Amino acid sequence: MSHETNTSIELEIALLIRRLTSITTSRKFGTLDRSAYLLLGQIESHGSAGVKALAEEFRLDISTVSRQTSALEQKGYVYKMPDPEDGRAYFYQLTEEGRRMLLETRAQRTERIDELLKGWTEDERTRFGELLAKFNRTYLDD
Amino acid sequence: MSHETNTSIELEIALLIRRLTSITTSRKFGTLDRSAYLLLGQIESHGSAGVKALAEEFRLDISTVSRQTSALEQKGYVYKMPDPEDGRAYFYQLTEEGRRMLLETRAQRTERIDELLKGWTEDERTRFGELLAKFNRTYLDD
DNA sequence: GCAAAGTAGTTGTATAATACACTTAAATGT
DNA sequence: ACATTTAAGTGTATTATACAACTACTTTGC
Repeated sequence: MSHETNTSIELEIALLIRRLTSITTSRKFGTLDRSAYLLLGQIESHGSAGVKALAEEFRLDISTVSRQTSALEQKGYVYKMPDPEDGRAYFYQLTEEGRRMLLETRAQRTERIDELLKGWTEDERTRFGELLAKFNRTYLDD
Repeated sequence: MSHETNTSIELEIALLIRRLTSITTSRKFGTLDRSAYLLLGQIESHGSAGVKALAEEFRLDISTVSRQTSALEQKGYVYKMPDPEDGRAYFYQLTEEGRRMLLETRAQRTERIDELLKGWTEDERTRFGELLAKFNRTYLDD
């Protein structure tokens, strides 16, 4: 396999993360911050979950997710139900407000992508989406 | 243009930034941290530059870059030359050690990409590199 | 069936990356 | 020549994160 291709990908990835941080920090990129957006999206698509499952999904420390979910609960976007089978555990579920915020943010973020990619062909956008998805699901047991 | 495609790209980008943060934080991703790596790379490829130019390139606040370059200077990876035409300004240049670290980190990071993408076809990797480059250069005057 | 080990979650503390507001010194414009 | 602008640096705050210690519960091994 071509080493130059991978050197180029490596550089573009370093730039991408800088660029995405900059775009998403400017806070015009949706009402919810990134962690909140991902957590609510995960709960929406995979059903209610505890801190541990969420932390594993996003490869974050449990303590980090614990604080993030607390913040979401504080804001009324999720609520916490004790796990009937395990007295230590909880499930977080979306509130109506949480679902509303999720959809609103998703719409705002998609609109931003629309603007960014307006000069791209349909084929480029489709391919980009596919390759990003493939990359995100390419795991390495580290 | 397809809205679903963009919704999907939007989600994958949110996931990607989380995933990249996780990969690059584990610190097995090269000796230099991301900001140092990008700054040294920029100075290498575009020649010596001042804080302002670097901040613009990476869309960071000048204060942020000022601290980052100070840290690089501290570690002996760059040195600072006064701009002969402007008594307020400086140019940062790579030291030999800085260049060495840059190349070493680039090699380490590329190797990591090699591992991650080892199941991909040559065509997929080429296309991914191209689309990432295109995305990174797709600007929006925000 | 109980003690030891393990586990889910929380909280304390530390660090890194960032922005914004302010300061300083030099350059530029009128 | 004085006011305005600009390059860089510094003070301070915020956010996202990890690791370590702790609490309360569960599971396991004898």
